[in-house]
Amino acid sequence: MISTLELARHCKVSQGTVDRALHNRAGISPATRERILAAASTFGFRPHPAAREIITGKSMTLHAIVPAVNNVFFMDVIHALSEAMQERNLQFQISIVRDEAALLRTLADSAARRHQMVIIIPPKDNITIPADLTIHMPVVSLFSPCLGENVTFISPDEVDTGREGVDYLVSKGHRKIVFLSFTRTSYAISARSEGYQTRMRELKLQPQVYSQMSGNQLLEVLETDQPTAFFCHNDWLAIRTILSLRECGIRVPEDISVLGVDNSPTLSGICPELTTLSYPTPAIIDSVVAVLDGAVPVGIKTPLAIIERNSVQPRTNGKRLRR
Amino acid sequence: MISTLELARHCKVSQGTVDRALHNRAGISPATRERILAAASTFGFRPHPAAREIITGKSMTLHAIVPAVNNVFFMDVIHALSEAMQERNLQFQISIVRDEAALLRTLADSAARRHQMVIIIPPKDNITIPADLTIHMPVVSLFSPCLGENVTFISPDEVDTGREGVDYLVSKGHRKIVFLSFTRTSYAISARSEGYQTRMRELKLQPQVYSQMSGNQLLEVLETDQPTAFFCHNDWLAIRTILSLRECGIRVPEDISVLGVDNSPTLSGICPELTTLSYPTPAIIDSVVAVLDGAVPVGIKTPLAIIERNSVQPRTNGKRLRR
DNA sequence: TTGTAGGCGTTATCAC
DNA sequence: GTGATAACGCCTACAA
Repeated sequence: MISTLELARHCKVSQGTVDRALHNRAGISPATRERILAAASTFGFRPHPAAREIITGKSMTLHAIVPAVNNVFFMDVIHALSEAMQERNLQFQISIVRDEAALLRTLADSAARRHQMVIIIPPKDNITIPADLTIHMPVVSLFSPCLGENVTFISPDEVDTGREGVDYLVSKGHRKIVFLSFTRTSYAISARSEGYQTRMRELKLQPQVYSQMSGNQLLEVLETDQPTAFFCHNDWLAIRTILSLRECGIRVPEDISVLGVDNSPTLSGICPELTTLSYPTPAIIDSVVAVLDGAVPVGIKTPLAIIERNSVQPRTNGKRLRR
Repeated sequence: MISTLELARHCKVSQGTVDRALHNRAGISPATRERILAAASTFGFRPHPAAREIITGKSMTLHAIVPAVNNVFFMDVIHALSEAMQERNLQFQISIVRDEAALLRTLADSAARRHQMVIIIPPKDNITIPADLTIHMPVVSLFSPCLGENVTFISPDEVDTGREGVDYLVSKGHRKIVFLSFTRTSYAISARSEGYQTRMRELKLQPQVYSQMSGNQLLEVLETDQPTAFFCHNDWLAIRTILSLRECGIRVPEDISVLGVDNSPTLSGICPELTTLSYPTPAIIDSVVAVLDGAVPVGIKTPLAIIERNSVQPRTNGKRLRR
């Protein structure tokens, strides 16, 4: 890889002139410019980004640090973010980091490289980011809250998400609604469940939450609780539930309705009939961009949109409506 | 972010001494070393990686360029690669690039940054990588072949994969086997289908390939071809098929067997009963490491392992065996 | 034990 | 128009 100095020597000009040619700045004759550009292209000259980064004191890359890339839903959001940032001529790069210690190390590397900003999906809730890493670089956390100066948590109000799912199912005539979730603890998991429970109680309905259920356990729940709808923490779990139920001969939506959350494109592709609450990815992106521009990010206030397909069916008094 | 020069001034020593302290090299008194290290940590000193990269002429990062991160299967492999490379103390970073032009631009950036190596999942088959990008940096392509000097395509023999699926299903007593695939064209898609067809013919069986089938179309196939097994191009399609069949009241595996390919952890989590051919991710990683070490990569010769769960059931003469 | 000088590849500013 | 010179942050070699 040839450098500007070598290029200058080869063209028998100074480095300054090479620079003028490469950035087609004023103060150079068309002839020499052409000559230098021709040489540059034959030698396959490419400026070394690291050198520019040292001089300008900033880099044009934006770093997303995630705990895993094989989580479909995280990746849908990251993918959308990448598109948005590339439109703004920023290099968007992703690193995978397993635990808190490695996260802080990677974050320090980003700070040293003067990355424009770091977007993290924390491996667990409420990690504290040391202030010295964020004085020159904003940090945004998605899905899990993070503590620290210049650190912004961007998320819809997940308690609302839980309430909204209940309201939607109730508007379709459901009264016996069971919430299916996961045992691991995180903001989204506990908040959605909490929203479901408080809204159910407000409506004088009996909340019932189960986590990590096997197919047989689901059958038992059908026996004991006689639900007409399963409200699932996310699309992945909803599809898993539909598969299990159908495996046992329970029909969805004829025998029971299933509602997911996220509207993940990948998963909707697998199960096109899934009704789901759509995660507000565009609003998330707008907030991230706001932080990048130094503006105060507006909270995600919009209620999640309901994507009605047909895994949820209307009922009256617990019986299925004819259509 | 403080520099070594500023650190030197603050400690009233020269840059050389700071360097000795930071790299705890010989030729410095313990007292000054301690003093400098203390100052470094209070100021939160971090060396600028770009400066080192300019001096040493190489970077410690390894770049994966992929067309999308919301493809579950690609990401399973990328995730495994990331783990393997981080164990070797390399920074593993991922970029998303939509088309051929952007791929070449990103590749050029990697070359300019002296990345250790680039792993690409090409957006389409047989892209030619210009030789000047790969003289100092090996490029590995996964899933889709790529042309060019110092470019290595690492993949199992996908024709064999197709043959193997047939042999497995035949060993379970299946004779009427329909292959389900996609309409888009790529090496893996056409090769697996080709392997299926040639092996079926060798066994004097009638091959039948369908692509991009809706639920209703699947029912028609059941009527006309009367298959006892669906061999699906990958796990995603297999799960989609199982969902569709069960939606129509067709039982899997009681009425028909379904075989996938990949053994993707994410998808197996959704459908734990899926029988599938396991993609040889460990062997892929070994080959990538071999290229990184400058060795000639060995081809992936091992046949794919069969992960037997129970979406495939044994038959005799097209009838289901009792167990 | 410590300081100085030079260089990596690029950019910016000053002269001529 | 063009060239020289210094600077960015770090590292190595040589001198004191």
